[in-house]
Parts: sequence; C-alpha cells; structure tokens
Amino acid sequence: MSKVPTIKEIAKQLKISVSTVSRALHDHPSIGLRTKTRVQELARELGYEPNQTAIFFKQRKTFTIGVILPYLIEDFFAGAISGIEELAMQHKYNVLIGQSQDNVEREIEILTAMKNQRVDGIIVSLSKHTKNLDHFAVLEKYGIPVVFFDRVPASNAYNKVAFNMPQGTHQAITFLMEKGHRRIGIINGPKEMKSSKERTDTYMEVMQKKRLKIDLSLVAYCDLTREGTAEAMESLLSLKQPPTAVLAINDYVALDAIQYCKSKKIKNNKDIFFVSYANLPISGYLESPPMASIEQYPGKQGRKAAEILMQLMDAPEDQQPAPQNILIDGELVEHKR
Amino acid sequence: MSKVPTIKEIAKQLKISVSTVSRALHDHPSIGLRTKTRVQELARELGYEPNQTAIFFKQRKTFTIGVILPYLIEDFFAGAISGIEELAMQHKYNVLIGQSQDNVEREIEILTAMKNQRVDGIIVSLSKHTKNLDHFAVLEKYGIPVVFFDRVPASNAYNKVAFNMPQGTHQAITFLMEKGHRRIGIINGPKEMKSSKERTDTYMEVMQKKRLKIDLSLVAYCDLTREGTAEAMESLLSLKQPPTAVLAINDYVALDAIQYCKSKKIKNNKDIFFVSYANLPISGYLESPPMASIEQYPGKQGRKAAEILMQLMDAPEDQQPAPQNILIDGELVEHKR
DNA sequence: CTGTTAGCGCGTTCAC
DNA sequence: GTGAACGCGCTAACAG
Repeated sequence: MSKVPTIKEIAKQLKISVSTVSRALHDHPSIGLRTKTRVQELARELGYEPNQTAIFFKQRKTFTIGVILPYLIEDFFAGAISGIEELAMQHKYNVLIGQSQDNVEREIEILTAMKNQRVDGIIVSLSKHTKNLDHFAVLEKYGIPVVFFDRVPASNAYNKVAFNMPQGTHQAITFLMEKGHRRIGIINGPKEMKSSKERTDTYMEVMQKKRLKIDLSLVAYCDLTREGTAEAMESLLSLKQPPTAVLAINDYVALDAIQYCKSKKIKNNKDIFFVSYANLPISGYLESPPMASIEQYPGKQGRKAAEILMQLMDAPEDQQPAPQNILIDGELVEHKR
Repeated sequence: MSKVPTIKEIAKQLKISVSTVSRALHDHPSIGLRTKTRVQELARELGYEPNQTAIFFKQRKTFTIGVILPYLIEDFFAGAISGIEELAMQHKYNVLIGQSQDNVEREIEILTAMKNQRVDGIIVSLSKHTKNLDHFAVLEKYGIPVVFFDRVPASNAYNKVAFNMPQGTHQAITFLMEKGHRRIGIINGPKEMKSSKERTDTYMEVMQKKRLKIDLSLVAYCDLTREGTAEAMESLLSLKQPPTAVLAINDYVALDAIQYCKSKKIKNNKDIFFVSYANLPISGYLESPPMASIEQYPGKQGRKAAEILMQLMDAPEDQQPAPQNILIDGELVEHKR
C-alpha cells in the first residue's frame, strides 16, 4: 500500500483545497479550466481512484446488489445470475452472492449479512423450505427493496418474476396433442410445490377445452429423487391404459423416468415420449433425450428481476411503485436425435 | 427506513456517550455491568445493527473478497465458488462475483470495480486470452492480495492453486494400462494451453517408464468445439494402428468424440474406451459415458484458494509470506454402466 | 469506569 | 472561481 492517493493528497501537492479538487474531478462548471486540467493531470499521474467505501458511507449507497439463491451449480440459477450481472454491470452495480443451499437458516444468515453491508437491493430465489417470510420484513426498515424470482412467494404483495407455467404447460400439451397423443401423463414435483398445482390445473384446462375426459390417475407426484421418479413412472405404466407421452417437471426427472422405462424394455421416443422443462445443455449429448423441453430462459428471468430492482432502487424511498408480478414465457424446443 | 438506529441514537436515549455505547456493544472489559446491560438491552429493543459501511470506511477493511472467473455456468467454476463461499462465510467474509466471459477487457473492468470497492482480496481464474498480467499490478499498491486458481499464470511468483495434471494423468494412464491398453490416444485442448503440454509430457513419461515406444501421432489437439473434436478423433482413428483407448481433456470433448465414433459404427466401451477429466454430474444419465473420469474437486480448489487468501489478508501488509503454489490431486472415478 | 475529541475520504453547503 | 467547514457512523486515543 505504498500510498493510496486521496483528494487530500492531490490538494496538498497542488496547494489548493480539497473541495476544489473534488469539483475539478467532477467537471464542476465553476472551476477554472486551468486548475481543472492541473488537477486531472496529477490525478491520472498518481493513479488516483476514488475510495468507494468513503463514497458509499457518505452517500448511503453501496452500488451493490445481493443475490440469494439455493444452488449456483444448477444451470438455471447460474444462467439467472448471468442475466442479473449483465444488468447490474450496465448500471454500475456490483453483485454479492450467497447460496442458501435450500436451508432457511443459511438464507437468514446471508440476508442479515447483506443487510448489514447495506446492499442497495436484494434478489432472492427462496429456499425450498422457506414458508415464512418474516425475515424479509426487516429489509423494509432499512429501505432495501427485494425482488423474488423463480421460487417466489405466493402472495403478490411482493415484487416477483417467475416462469409462466400455464403458458409453458399449454404449449407442451398442445405439442403432444398435435403429435397425436391423447393419453398424456404428468410427473410433478412434490404436491406442496406451487408449480405442481399450476401444471395440473393447466393440464386439466386444456383437456377440458379439447373435450377429452380427465383422468387424474395420469397425474403423478415425485420427490425429485431418482427413486421417487421411478415410483411415479411405475404408477403411470401400471395403469390399465398407460400414457403414450409424459410431461415431466424437469429434464433430470425426465431422464430418470426414461431410464426406468428402459429397464422395463419400454423405448423412449418410440413406445413412449417425454417433454420436460428446463432444457439442460446436456440434451445434445444424450442418445435418448426427451422429445422436447420447455426452455425457461433463466437469463431473461434474472435480467427482468434486476430491471425491476433497479426501478425500485431509483424510486424515492417513500413512494415505491406497486408490486410487479411478472411471468416469463417459456418456449418449446424440440430435440434433434 | 422508518429510522435506522445508530449508536448515537442509543447514546442519546440513555444519556451517555457514544463511545460508551460502542464499548458496551463490544463487551469491552472496562464497562460497568450495569451500563453494559442497559445498552445491550436497548440495542436489541431498537433492533440496532451496526452500519458496516461506516465500519468498513473506518477500519479500511470491507470483509469482502472478489472472485473473477470465466463462466459461472461451467460446473467446475460453480463448484469452486461454493468452496470459496464456504470458507468466506466461516471467516465472516462476503463474496463479490464477476464473470469475465473469457474476455480480457471485462476482466480488467471487473478488477477495477473491485479495487475501487476496496475488496480485501481477490481470487481469479484467468480468462482464456489473458496473457498479460499487468492489470493485476495495481492491486499491490492497494495492498489487495490475489490468489489464482485453475487457470493460473505460468510464473510461480504468484499465489496459485491448480489441478495436479501430472498426478491425474498418471492415474488415468495407469488405469488404462491395467485394463490392458497399450495404444492410448490423447485429445488435448489447443496447443497453447499449459495443460496440453503437461498432459503430453506426463503421457510420455509414463510410456517411457513402462518401456513402451512413444508414438506422437497418438497425441491430437482440438479447439474444444464439437467439430474440432471430431477432426481430432478422425485423425486418431485413421492411424494404421488406431488407439484402443483415448484420454480426453474433458467430459464434453469425450462425449463429442464418442458421438463421432458412433457415427463411424465404433462402439464406446467395446471397440474403444474413453477416460476424461472433470466428472460432470450428467455422466450418470448417459447411456454411453466415458469409462472413467478424473475428478478435479472444484470445491476443494476453491476452498484452498480462499484459505491462502485468508492467510494473505491476515498477514501484515509489509510481510507477506512467499507465494504458494498448490496442486490439488485428482481422483479417478469409474462410471458404472 | 466513562466522556471528549479527532478523524477515516468524500461531497456539499455556505461564504468570500 | 475558490476555500473553509461540516457531517455521514463508528472506533480509538487521550483524558479525567
């Protein structure tokens, strides 16, 4: 730390006052061209860079946003972060991250640290087990806005960005119908997941509209593990009239289901067909991928969440806009084989 | 921001001085038990939380470490971040991230922002195209220590943590030898990559030790794209004596090579065998994965890098320890089929 | 044991 | 056009 230059140092060397230096550096109109250039030259020479921590402290603004999400290793979240970072960078914000690991205590711990650090805003994808949103209440006191994404709270009193499940599901089912399927099975996540209900509801709606009778035994639930998926798939296959196609909550579950089918000598993309959500980049490497995936655009979701957060941070403290509730449309992507 | 409590506020309400409050809050020994409890009680009541930005400013320490890496979406880097975050959290540090996207300008931009924010230390995995390390020189002036990991500079004047290529490669080749293979091909990355040379060198060493003659036409290079991999694989297959096994730079390249073989009616795990580096989590879903992967322990690499950084940050500015050059051993993992 | 004071680096009045 | 003075919240001498 041979000597980190400050405006004070520059002022001393030039024998002028710090306020003049400050103004010169900011191109203030009321500073003489001569002093201005002298100051700017010396600043460059010394490699002067303003000390952000001082500015943060003074401005009560850190130009930092915090992002809390379950696991960075999941492609979806990594993609979302990229979208957030992109927008943050454009607006000169830094990104602080924390992984809750689907653990509520960790979520709270990270939240507290971020609050104390006085981040200007927070973007959150809730831990799987977060039911209670009390820990987010303190943020209000500190004037820290929050935007939820993907794993969002049910109440729309909050700003949130999520996947448009009805639209995506509609697309998936329509796609399968066009391929001639009439008995379509579903493998949901756990029953408690909001998305499970949404998926099922949309499924029933579409069936109804097409005047097809609804058979609820075609709707299975799983705990997202390989074994749970196998059980769900087994229940579907053991029906008197098993489905000819299955819509699975995500690509991993679809792959597990496909493996289970294989063990039963039922061939994917021949005897049975799968469509799932997420569109993992690995699909291209699989010999037997799902027929199609519903791309959920994680980057877009992240970007949108960051966009809303920027608006909130810009808005005057006492006059926050009404909570926004954004849905991001999915898009069906067929996998070439 | 209904009213964020400060020590000043507490002092006023209790009609004592701010320094007494400060000390009481820090359990300073020279504060009377009575005042101490009074202060701590009111603090809790008011929901007082110290303003870190003020502390940062005062202490010239932000308890934040910056992490710069190419792409968060790559499993390796996501895993590394987790290791870093784990150690950082234990030491009460926050983690600021930035993705260079393998772009040097972005790397510099992020670095500058982190420096201005006065992070206490930085962990970097270099962008693919970074040849010149000049932009890291300024950090010295600010007393910000740096630790490189995975994509590290060649010079060992820097602190760095990287995969132990000789050890991992030795393991892979020995494994293939034990399976009876004598003609083992290599698919490296680009020739410029340090790892390509290391892999080749180790390969030759092992062959030599086993008294097998070295055939350099068995060593191919690719640009990591699907097409490049196909070309490399083609060159290996078109040899008079093609290899019976291939060591590939990473799982994706191995998968591309396997696909190419398939298109030529050469069956993976039967006519030819693959071993690659990384051990992607997807391997379990593949019908025809590489025979084995060398796990590179990204979390361990991240943790180690963070550990070294902690030491550097703790060390007095003027007495930094000699640069450490750590190698993390790999481990061969067989894939069940 | 506790209070007073100074100062971290910067931007921003308010004077001249 | 420029300088002096103040204050953000907190810690740390230095005094009592």
